[in-house]
Amino acid sequence: MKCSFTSTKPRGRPREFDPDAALGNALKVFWKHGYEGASLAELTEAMGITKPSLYACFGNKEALFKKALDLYERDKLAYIGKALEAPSARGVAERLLNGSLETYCGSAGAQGCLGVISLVANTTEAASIREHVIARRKSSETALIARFERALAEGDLPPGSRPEALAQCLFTILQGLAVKAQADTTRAELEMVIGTFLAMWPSR
Amino acid sequence: MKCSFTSTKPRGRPREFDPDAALGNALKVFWKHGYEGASLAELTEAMGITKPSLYACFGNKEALFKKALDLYERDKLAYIGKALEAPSARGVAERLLNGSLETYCGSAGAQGCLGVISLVANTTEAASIREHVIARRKSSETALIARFERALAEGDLPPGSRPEALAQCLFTILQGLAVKAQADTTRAELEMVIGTFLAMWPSR
DNA sequence: AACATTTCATACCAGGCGGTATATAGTGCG
DNA sequence: CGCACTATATACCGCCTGGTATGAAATGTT
Repeated sequence: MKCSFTSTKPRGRPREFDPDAALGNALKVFWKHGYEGASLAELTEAMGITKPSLYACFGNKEALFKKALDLYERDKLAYIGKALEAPSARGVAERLLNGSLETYCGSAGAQGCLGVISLVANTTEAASIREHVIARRKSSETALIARFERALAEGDLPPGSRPEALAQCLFTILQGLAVKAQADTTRAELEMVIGTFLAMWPSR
Repeated sequence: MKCSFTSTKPRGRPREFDPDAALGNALKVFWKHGYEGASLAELTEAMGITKPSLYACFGNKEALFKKALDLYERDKLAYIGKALEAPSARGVAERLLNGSLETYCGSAGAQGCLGVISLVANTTEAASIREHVIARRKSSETALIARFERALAEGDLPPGSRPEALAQCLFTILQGLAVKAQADTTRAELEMVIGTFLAMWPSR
């Protein structure tokens, strides 16, 4: 995050591309192919820059991926934060499920969840990326657990409910939806799963 | 499938390894790293043979993978067929969930579901493998739907239940469990998810 | 023993990978 | 202008990938 008021004018040749736009295009490629599946050749082509420009601006492939992951979570996963603000536990679940549907079935050809893709695909190397993704997801889980604990305290969930169990179960469905979105599944089928799950969801 | 009674004695030098055992070891590697993530070097080392032996016996990497996938489904996914024989719809769900737990948390370090790994990881190439995996999964889904349709007709599910919706929802949880098993999740956490989901499951 | 046949082990191949050296072109400053 | 500085484009690097050519070793047949 550049502090614009401290940065003086650059002295050298100005770069000819927009790093934010380039990062957005890199995100699309990672989203489609995963970390290891995305080659430098495809990345640079999609970003419209050459390899030296990429390395000068973003460091290396791993650093680029982490920045793309940050962008992904800031833009595409914003619905998670919004969902937690729903007034009821059921509303949280609804927003979470429907929000994931929008994200996983993006208008672009890209489908599925970048986090899941990166988690499952990168068994070989890039342990640091695995840990990165796992840590991010874990923080979301704890936030959801806390939200459900509040709901239980407020009488918004049936007495005796286990917030942790409900949160984990909900996240499991979300991850399953991500896998299904990656396969041939249609949006209508995902909506059916969401509806079925919400019908099972405990009501106050 | 060799027809032993038509095969005469081999004329050349006998092979020094057991193809079945080698295939089993190849399966472990694919299970850990996915199709693209498993390199010939690691495969041959685990199988205890050299590359020319691998190609002479199994064809190429893709053919080897498909044979490993067959073995996987025959051995590791046998619980799916068994689950469908359960007397009640709830029993089917229980066996399916607990069976997946056993498979995904195998005693060996390998975890997760080979199908899910191959489906999610292979976005780049190997479209034929994607289709292979998707087709296999689809056949399991239709079998489960049929089983739940029978359950509905037998009054084993609440009237008005939608067999297809229940089956899809159950499979979504199964796939979510596979993802969770791939991450850092402990077996106890997976058991908690299963218990929570079964508590939500419609009872007659 | 000589042969045909099959497997084995070593070395090798072209191609793609992530990453970089180098030289040129474009900018603000003095 | 010349200078310091940074981005650009091209070409290149070592390494690993999936896949193979080749010759030796081990069998059954004649």
